[in-house]
Amino acid sequence: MGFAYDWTRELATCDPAYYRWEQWLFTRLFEKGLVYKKRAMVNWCPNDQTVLANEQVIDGCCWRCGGAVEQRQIAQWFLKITDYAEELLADLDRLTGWPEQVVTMQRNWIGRSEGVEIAFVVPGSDQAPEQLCRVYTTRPDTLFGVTYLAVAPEHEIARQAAASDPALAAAIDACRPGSVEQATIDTMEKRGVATGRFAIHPLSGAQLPIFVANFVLIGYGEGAVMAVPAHDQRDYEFAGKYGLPLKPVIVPEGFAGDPGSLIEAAAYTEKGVLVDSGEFTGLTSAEAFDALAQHLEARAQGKRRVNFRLRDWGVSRQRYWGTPIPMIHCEQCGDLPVPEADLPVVLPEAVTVDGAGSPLGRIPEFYSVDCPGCGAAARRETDTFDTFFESSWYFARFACPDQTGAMLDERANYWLPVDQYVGGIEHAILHLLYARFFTRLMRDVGLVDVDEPFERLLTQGMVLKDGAKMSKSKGNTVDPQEIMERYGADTARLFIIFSSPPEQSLEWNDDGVAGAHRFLRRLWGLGQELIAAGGYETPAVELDGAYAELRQSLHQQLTQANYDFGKHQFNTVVSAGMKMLNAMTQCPAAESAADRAQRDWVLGEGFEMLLKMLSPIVPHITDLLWRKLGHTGAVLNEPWPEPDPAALARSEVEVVVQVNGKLRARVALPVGCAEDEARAVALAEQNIQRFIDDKPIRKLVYVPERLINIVV
RNA sequence: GCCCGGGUGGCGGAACUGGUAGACGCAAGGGACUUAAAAUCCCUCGGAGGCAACUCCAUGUCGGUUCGAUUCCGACCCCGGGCACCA
Repeated sequence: MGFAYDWTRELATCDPAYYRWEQWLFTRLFEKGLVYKKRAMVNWCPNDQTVLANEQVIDGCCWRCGGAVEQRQIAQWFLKITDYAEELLADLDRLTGWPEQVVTMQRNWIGRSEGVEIAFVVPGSDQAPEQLCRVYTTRPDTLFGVTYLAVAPEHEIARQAAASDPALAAAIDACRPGSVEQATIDTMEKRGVATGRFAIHPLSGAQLPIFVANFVLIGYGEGAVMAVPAHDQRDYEFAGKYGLPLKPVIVPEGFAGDPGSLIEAAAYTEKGVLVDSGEFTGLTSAEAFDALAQHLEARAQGKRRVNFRLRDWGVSRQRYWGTPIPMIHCEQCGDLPVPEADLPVVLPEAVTVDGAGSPLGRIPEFYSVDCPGCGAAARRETDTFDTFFESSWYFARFACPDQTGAMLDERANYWLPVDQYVGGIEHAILHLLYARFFTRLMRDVGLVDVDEPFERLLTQGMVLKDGAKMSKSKGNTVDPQEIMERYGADTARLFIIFSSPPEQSLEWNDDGVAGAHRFLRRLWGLGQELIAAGGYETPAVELDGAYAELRQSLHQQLTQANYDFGKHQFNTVVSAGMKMLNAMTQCPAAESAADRAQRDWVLGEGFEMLLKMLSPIVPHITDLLWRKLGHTGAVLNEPWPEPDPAALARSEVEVVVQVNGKLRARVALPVGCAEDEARAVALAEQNIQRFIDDKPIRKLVYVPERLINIVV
């Protein structure tokens, strides 16, 4: 295809020489306290005895055996990306070279919110001591509307309730969602079960029942929420289902009716003014936020808190193919990183893969190690890294792929940030966020000085095949090889570029290939003619009308093409090139020697402009024509063509005349024409008179060099 | 469900900051050249009416703002991407 890849920088992320540096970085992060282990949920197929990816769970069932998938909590390693949440969010404003939609998606993903953490006292029972149930809310103004609490099935209160009551335990168990996938949790039927325990409302002292609910996640926030069914739609539906009371406490400003009338069909989720809220009644939502926060803080019942939607990055995968996580577990010393001298931990390749769990856990030579702390027998971690690890820093490694003594060297600092990064829009959040995070981690261990990895970002739209994303994993890819073999690389490039702007998604269809090839044949044809003509010289006299016009249109098209290049709208660059070629091939043959000199010049100059303009798109044919025209260097090394202002100068422009906003005539006006004159010319048009008829002119809008709109 | 995009002729798409809707190309139809085919060139090509000049309708749907809306605002429908273990 004529790509200009620098193969001397080739690297393979499955090579221990590459992934050892991820292991090294991970151990550094462990020492810095940015790595921790906690229990987290995975999809577990009890039949296949294996962990499933979300993609492999279909309607709550295993894609391979079809059996029901369970949720299982296992210990996993996490990176504290939330420590960087504030910075990752704030620096989005500096990414001026990124598409706004990607910045917006990242901002929403990080999801900073300001709220209040509130502690509800849960009195002791026969089976459990008194304790606190903490919740986080962004709507403390609705606090008096709380009628129950909901906790995750794994919450301590749920566990205690389950321990004392087998029937309840089963009911709580049924509250575990069929998949850990967020979309499943959001769209599944909301279910819950009362734990039989109560919490005390911190201000009113009311007894609030505590439910276990399937939509509350233990891994997010406090694993518990306060429910305000009158003002939250999910709580509203849940309360309706389980016959829980609604207590409206917010009404619109100026509202004097019955608050209950606002919540007959749905929750009232707007902000407003507080009612039925004790001493806070009458405050606006904004005032109540501060007043309640202050009140709770003074009584040590709560505190203001900034919360992020972003969760820490779980990097453990219970898979064989991956970078071994460089940790060792010792009964005495706990979890210790593999000493730097022992890196890399190489993935053993002589293994039997039988589908039941990771083979690494069945290779004693792999997992049996001596504790690097006390020397006692210990066990090596058998999980591997999320493969996003590999893609989070490869761009930096390209700067110094031969560096064997360090993860990166000063060359990475020289090259970073990447000037122009190109990737699919499907990576808008995860890959790009992890790469931004990794760049900061590498910065904070002293490897680079930059904060951001990618200066400018171009997100390609997806190529669809039969309506779905074309991807290696789906196997619905097409290869341009066939087009290349039949028409050559330039045709393949031109066709793809011309199909649509790169940011747009595109249903693959190669119907236009012949047209792209036809254009190159015509370009070649004109080239041969000009080569035969043997060069050109700038004529001493001014250009005649037709030649001046042709030159003007060629320079106009170049202006447009340069503008479109700047917008990365390459398809219209090709259009402009086609228009230039069309204009040149329609130029009549010269009648006289004087004409001939003008013709040769306009075409010669225009053709060379066109070659330079198209050289990034169709490098082979343009370079060949360039050299055949007698030039010695490569066309790609030529300075970029700029339009000649003299060629663009116009004396007259076509202006559209509308009557009541509808196009009725076109007139030619001199550039810089005053409104009076434009008006006179417009009114002289027969069709304009016809539409004005005898109606009085109410208004006349004149946009110089564009249009005249006569309102009658 | 939530977040981000998109919807314009038979098709890919164009339309600058609210100012000529359909550029450029594909496909299709008609014609020229040719013994024939290929290649090339010319003409037509959103829908409807009209010998024609021209007129009416039309940018997913409905409504709004404006002299003027594909473009801005509101509601809705449909399609795609992401939703933390596909990467």
